[in-house]
Amino acid sequence: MDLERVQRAGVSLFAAKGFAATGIRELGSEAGINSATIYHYVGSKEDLLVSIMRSCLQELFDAGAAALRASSEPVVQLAGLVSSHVGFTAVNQLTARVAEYEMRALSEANRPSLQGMRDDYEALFAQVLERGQRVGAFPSEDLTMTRLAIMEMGTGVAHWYRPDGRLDLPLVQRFFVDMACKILSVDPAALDGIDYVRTPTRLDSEPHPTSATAHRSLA
Amino acid sequence: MDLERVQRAGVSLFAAKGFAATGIRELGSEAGINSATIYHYVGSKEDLLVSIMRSCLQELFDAGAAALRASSEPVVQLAGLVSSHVGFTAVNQLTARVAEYEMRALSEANRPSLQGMRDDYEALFAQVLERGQRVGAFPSEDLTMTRLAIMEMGTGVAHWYRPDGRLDLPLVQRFFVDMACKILSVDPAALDGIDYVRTPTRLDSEPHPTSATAHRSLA
Amino acid sequence: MDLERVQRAGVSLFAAKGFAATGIRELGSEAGINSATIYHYVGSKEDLLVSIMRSCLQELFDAGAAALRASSEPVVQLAGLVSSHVGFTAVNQLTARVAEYEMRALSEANRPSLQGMRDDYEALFAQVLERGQRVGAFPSEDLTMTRLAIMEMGTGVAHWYRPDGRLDLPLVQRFFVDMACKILSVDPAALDGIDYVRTPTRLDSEPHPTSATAHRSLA
Amino acid sequence: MDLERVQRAGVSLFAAKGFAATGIRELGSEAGINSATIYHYVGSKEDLLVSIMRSCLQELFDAGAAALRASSEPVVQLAGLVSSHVGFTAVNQLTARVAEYEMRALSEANRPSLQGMRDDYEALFAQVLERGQRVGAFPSEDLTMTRLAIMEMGTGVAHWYRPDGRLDLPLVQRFFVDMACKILSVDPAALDGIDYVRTPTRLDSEPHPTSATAHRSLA
DNA sequence: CATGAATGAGTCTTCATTCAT
DNA sequence: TATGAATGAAGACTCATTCAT
Repeated sequence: MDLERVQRAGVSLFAAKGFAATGIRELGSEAGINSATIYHYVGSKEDLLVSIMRSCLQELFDAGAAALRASSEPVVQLAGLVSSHVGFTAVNQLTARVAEYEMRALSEANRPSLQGMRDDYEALFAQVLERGQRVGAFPSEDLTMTRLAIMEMGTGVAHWYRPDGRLDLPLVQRFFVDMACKILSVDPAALDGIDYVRTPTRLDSEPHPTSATAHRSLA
Repeated sequence: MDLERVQRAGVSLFAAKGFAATGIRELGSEAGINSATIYHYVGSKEDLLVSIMRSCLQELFDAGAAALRASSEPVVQLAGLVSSHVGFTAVNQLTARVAEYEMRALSEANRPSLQGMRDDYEALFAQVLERGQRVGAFPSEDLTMTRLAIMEMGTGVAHWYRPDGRLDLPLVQRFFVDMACKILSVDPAALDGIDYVRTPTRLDSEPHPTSATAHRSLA
Repeated sequence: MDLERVQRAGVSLFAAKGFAATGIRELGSEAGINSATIYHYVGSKEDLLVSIMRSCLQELFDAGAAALRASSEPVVQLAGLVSSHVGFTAVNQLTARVAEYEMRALSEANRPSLQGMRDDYEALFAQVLERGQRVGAFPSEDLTMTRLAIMEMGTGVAHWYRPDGRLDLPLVQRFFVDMACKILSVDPAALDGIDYVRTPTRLDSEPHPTSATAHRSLA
Repeated sequence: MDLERVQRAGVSLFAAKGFAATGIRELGSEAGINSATIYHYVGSKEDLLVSIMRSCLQELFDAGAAALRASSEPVVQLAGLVSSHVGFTAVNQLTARVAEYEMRALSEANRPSLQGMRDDYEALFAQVLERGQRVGAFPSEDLTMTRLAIMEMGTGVAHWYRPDGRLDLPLVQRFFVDMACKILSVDPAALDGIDYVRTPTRLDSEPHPTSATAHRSLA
């Protein structure tokens, strides 16, 4: 479909310049069509953003929920969740960044719905940690701060990961799971022999990495 | 001075809606002056952003550099740096958020200078970690990813810390230093008895927390 | 033919919202066809208006001229003309309204021709009155103002007449002829026994009164 | 004030081309200011129309109500009302035309209020006629049709009256009162010696007759 | 110091129209 | 005959900025 072309153009530009700073004409020329034609595929500039964010948050949630279903062991669940989070963020980094940054660009008509999806996703982390704490799996003192730290460092992957870089994705995923365990004072050995690494889905809205987008250096 | 009123208005609105989505008239009414009067204090909307970001990044760097000078022990230096980073981010959360998010809003004329300041600041972390690794203080495998994770989770404090909340700041700072140590596989006991906690400076540009700004819940 | 479907859609919408405020897509959906298909029946939006107005003004003139031919007596001629005018306006009220209001919407290429048709029609009234005055049939002082008043009040029928209302058409026609006589200080008894009432033709462009169109109340 | 300049430009163009066909740029150049400056005086194009229509309908109603208060005699009241209507319409012909034609251009948010004002005004005519009929002053058979005819022919004055023409205004007013009496089968002699002619107020929104506007010929 | 008025360039969006299918 | 896709021009309106007062 051609809606995807428009979505990819949107993600490219929204990620690079922000939603508000991106003009409809720019979207058109990035997508290779006249700016008026965009309105054949999308009701408005905000609708485009909504469609991008919605599919992103939906897939993020679905992948996270699937990770939770893969085991009943809190540590394994957490590993799957972090692995999924990091993997998704790395593979769909621009889309993920848009979904993270542009919540504020939404009108009151759309924000509650999408913020709700984001909240639901974050709740997955809270649920795993709470249950794990109840059963004594996570000895960490302040689970809230820990949770926020784990999520934030995973989300940060969108800022520096490069698909064509020196780090292959499963390695990064395992590294972040390892860090999460350390933060939680869980012995990473608990995961030995368990294949918790989740292979992320690539969203249709994620631009092909042809276009040179600015990254923070990884030197 | 009254430039500060304008800066605070700028930080308030840029943090809430983004630079591009904030109008000069909004800035005026947030600052309580006519929009034209803004041009008595500031050359342009972008100049306002530059002045906000510059003083923020300057103070961030100075505080970080001071933390490094406070000890020659890598672990203590890192603790001071993380403590400073977290403290600064918590106390100047809106300004810090603006400095983080709005780099992309700068024109080519201003971005290199400010991006350079940001790079210099991040280099402080890299320097400490590299020196620590040379002397065997940090056994972590991938120091680059570790560094990015530590910074990112500290920066994330801007998203949820509430000055009036249940967590007092030194406690948060110590918690993040502790997490950083764990990630680096450093025994936190190495810091026992050492007062590495840095008290952050509050920027003039940071709005007083009267105005209700949206935060992610910390429940 | 299907051109009529398009014309009726045009009259409906032009009468309700005005030519300039009516879009091609609206015309399409009112006519039940794709907007592009309209261009199979009509060269342009203005062409559609022209075709509507032309047939309306043509029929209006023809009916008026026929009324004049029906008698050589000025009073009877006038009665026929007024009767025809009122009848036509009542039966084709939307089309008549469009022809009246939208002359100004025409481009310079089309307006002279249609304005000429309108002028020719109005000239019928002037001719009857002038001849009647010459032969002493109309004692009115200012024949110009009288003529304009008679035409205007007849045209006004388009604003309130309802085909399904309490007033049947011949009654309305006779009432307006009677008022015209009074204005001209002609004794209505002069028409006793004369069947001057003209049965109007319904134009193909006049929409069926299914669609609820706003009228001024007749309470 | 300068809002009046904008209003006059609006009336000029709305009367000539219609509200929907008039662009904001045209309004600006007609008013002699940049199109953006219009928004200093007016919230939107529709707001301009509303302000024009509101003051027009208000003055129309006030003048009509004043005419009713000038006598308790139905025939004299009607004469005053018709005289006021015709006078107002002649002196403010463009504004009156806009108020008549452009009711349909209003959004649902504004139409009810202004349509209500129009209805209130028209009710003045109905009230006079009803009371006159109750006391036996008006022998006409169908008072509703008569009322509509009288109003319509008076409103029509906007289409042809020229302030600089051969007909001076009081003469026109008296002529229309005379016609109204005839339609109602009232002996005009009943008004002998009574000065019922109302001098109309010129609205601020009515353009000065400098600009050549198209009129129907009065030949 | 402060501001109301002003503006040219820009915004998103809709327009009437064309054309390949 | 019919239409979905496409587009350049135009729509109303907002923008950051200037300047006389």
